[in-house]
Amino acid sequence: MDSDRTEPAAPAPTHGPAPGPGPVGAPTSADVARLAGVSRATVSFVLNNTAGGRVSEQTRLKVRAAADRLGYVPHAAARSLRAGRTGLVLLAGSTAPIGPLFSGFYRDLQDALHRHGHTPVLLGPTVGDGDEAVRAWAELRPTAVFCLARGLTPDGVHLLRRSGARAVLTLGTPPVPGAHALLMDQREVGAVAAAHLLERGRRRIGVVMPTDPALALFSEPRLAGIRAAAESAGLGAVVEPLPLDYTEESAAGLAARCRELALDGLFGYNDEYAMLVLRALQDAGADAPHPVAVVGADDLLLGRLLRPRMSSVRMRLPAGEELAELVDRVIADPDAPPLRRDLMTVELVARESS
Amino acid sequence: MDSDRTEPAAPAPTHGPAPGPGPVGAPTSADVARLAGVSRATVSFVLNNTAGGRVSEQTRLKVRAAADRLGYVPHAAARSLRAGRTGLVLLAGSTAPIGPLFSGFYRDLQDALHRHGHTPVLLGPTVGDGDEAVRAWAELRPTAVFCLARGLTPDGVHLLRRSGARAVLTLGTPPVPGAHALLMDQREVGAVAAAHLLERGRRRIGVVMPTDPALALFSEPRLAGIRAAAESAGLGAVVEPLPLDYTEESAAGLAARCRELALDGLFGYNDEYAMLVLRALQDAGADAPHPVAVVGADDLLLGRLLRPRMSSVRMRLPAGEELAELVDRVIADPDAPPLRRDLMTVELVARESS
DNA sequence: TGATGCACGTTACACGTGTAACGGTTACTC
DNA sequence: GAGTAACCGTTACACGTGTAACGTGCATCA
Repeated sequence: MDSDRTEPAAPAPTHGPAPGPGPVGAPTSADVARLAGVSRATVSFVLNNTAGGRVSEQTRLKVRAAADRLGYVPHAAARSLRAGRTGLVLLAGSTAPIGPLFSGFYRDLQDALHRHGHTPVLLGPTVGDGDEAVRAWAELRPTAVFCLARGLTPDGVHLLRRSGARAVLTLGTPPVPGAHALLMDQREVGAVAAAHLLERGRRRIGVVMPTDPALALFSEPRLAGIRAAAESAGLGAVVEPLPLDYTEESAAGLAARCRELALDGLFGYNDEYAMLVLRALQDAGADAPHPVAVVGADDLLLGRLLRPRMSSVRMRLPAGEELAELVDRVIADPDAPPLRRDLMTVELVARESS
Repeated sequence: MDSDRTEPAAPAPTHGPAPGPGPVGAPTSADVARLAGVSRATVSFVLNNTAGGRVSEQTRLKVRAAADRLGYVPHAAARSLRAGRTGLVLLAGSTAPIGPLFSGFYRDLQDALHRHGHTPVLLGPTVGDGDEAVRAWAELRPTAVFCLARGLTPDGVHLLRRSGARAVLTLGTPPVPGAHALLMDQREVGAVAAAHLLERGRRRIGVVMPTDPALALFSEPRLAGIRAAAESAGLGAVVEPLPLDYTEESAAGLAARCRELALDGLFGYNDEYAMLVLRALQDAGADAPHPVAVVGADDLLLGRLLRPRMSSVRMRLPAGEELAELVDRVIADPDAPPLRRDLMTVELVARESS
């Protein structure tokens, strides 16, 4: 009688955390088995629909009834421990104040992953710098990890892989050795904006750079893209970075500096930032597209509310479904060489401000 | 020799999931113990700093070295299983397209929870309706759950409590029996806006109602607040709900309807929606504050960019730290009667549009 | 009649931890 | 020299699951 089948009135164990008097905790599959009058194995077979016809319809019903009656919910940790995998897909480090575009993308991605049988989970970068955070992720033994490329080192990738992650994917730049790269080349955004401004005959181009460090991830490559495009156009265009707080005062200062530098084109980083600057320009007696052509990004509806309407770089991201399928492929063949895919397509929507 | 101390060259087990050839998986504390030449218990004592001086400094170093060398990361599931608790705090059902105010609040809350030793995790409402989702949460055996009040039934609360959650807190209205209620009474927002418009002499008040169902959670109580305030003022004011898609065409329609109904006051739900409507009014030849006074909410910087500047209802939420402390108190005394606390304070910022 | 197969359950592990209880030395005390 | 305390480490569980291997009866077949 030394089986799994513990009696209700088992003697108080001397080891382990005090269980308290009676089964006050969550009911376990053993409780269900006891109530249904079968073994724990049978409970498992029934509730997981394993091994087709191994259990008669009659006992199936008994087990289901018992489980319902007790409000049984399986213990995810125990299950993962036994199974050797968790089904968790981490979306890590994603609480940056990113706009509606990316939060919609994340939402869509979560839905798709769930449809594919995974458990998507958002984990903030609340923990300390870099490797500290990666350790915390690895403890969860996720099946796959999506992570902003910033803050992931090759060592971090190795740690995650070694801890059982079958897929490590970085979002954005730069690609990290060992991880699959889902690029969103923000330089493209800058390049498209620059090409447009140059085509409009502008040669002295200001680039709004948010001072919020969380946005550097986006702003710096955009600036780089503008620089590269200006350079390769061979028209001798000048590119001038202009730091900006997200305040009206700061915008007024920037407008003044625009005049000082005699700029004739402006990339606003964002439609929101661009609107802020456009308003400041107008308050200072200037306007768009003359003397300064202004281009934003994200193509927000709000950008069309000011007059002139804001020209903008529109970004398109793939459907979450597509990425979920990609994750499944990678999971199926974890040791394939790292992919490198560009997620984003960009196009310029020209309106009145440029 | 039937101890825990398994030899490296153990015979292939016949049970359990195939471990594959050799230790390709994540290293376990047994691996560390073997490499350091001590027992697994000692490893645990060292890495968790348990039981002060039970281990000599010399072996501590050996163990740490071995753990580093192997890149050992503890297995969260196994740890939770043994400990009987997970440290997880779920922030559930929070991927609605809520604005910068609430996403900032969530971020702050996550940071604070992490400082208090919890593991905050965001879980989308990707799973099906209601109880399906709650079951998924319960499987994780979280220590505490924050959840939007919508979509949580008393049964859901019971299930979570029964599965080990020591604190279940709802955000917003309505309060759910059995759960602690962190109210954010959106009716207040409406009430403040209505009081302002009435004070400005407006008696025919339109209320913009977004058609996006995810926003009904906010828009409906705000409308109710306006209705109640108009009623109790006893001035015979009329309140008219006006559905609005987030498009320019829809806004133009709404502006026309404003004129038809001869409205003289408008609550825009949101600064964004209010801006959209204000622009449509202006395009239709009307303006604010005459003939229509317009009030938004959220007090976004963008609201100050249009002319006239937008009046707005500013909301203030408590610091995450404060809520983290509250959670700790609730966890310490899980069977205390449910709290009911109002998180939000609102005030009207009057500008030129009203 | 005995062998064979099928239908239905059960037993006996293993997953990776944490920790109470239990040794085995060594040094110190009476 | 025997008792004893302090120090340092190990053994032996238990947490809640999933599942391969192993019985049981009972009908079918040679």
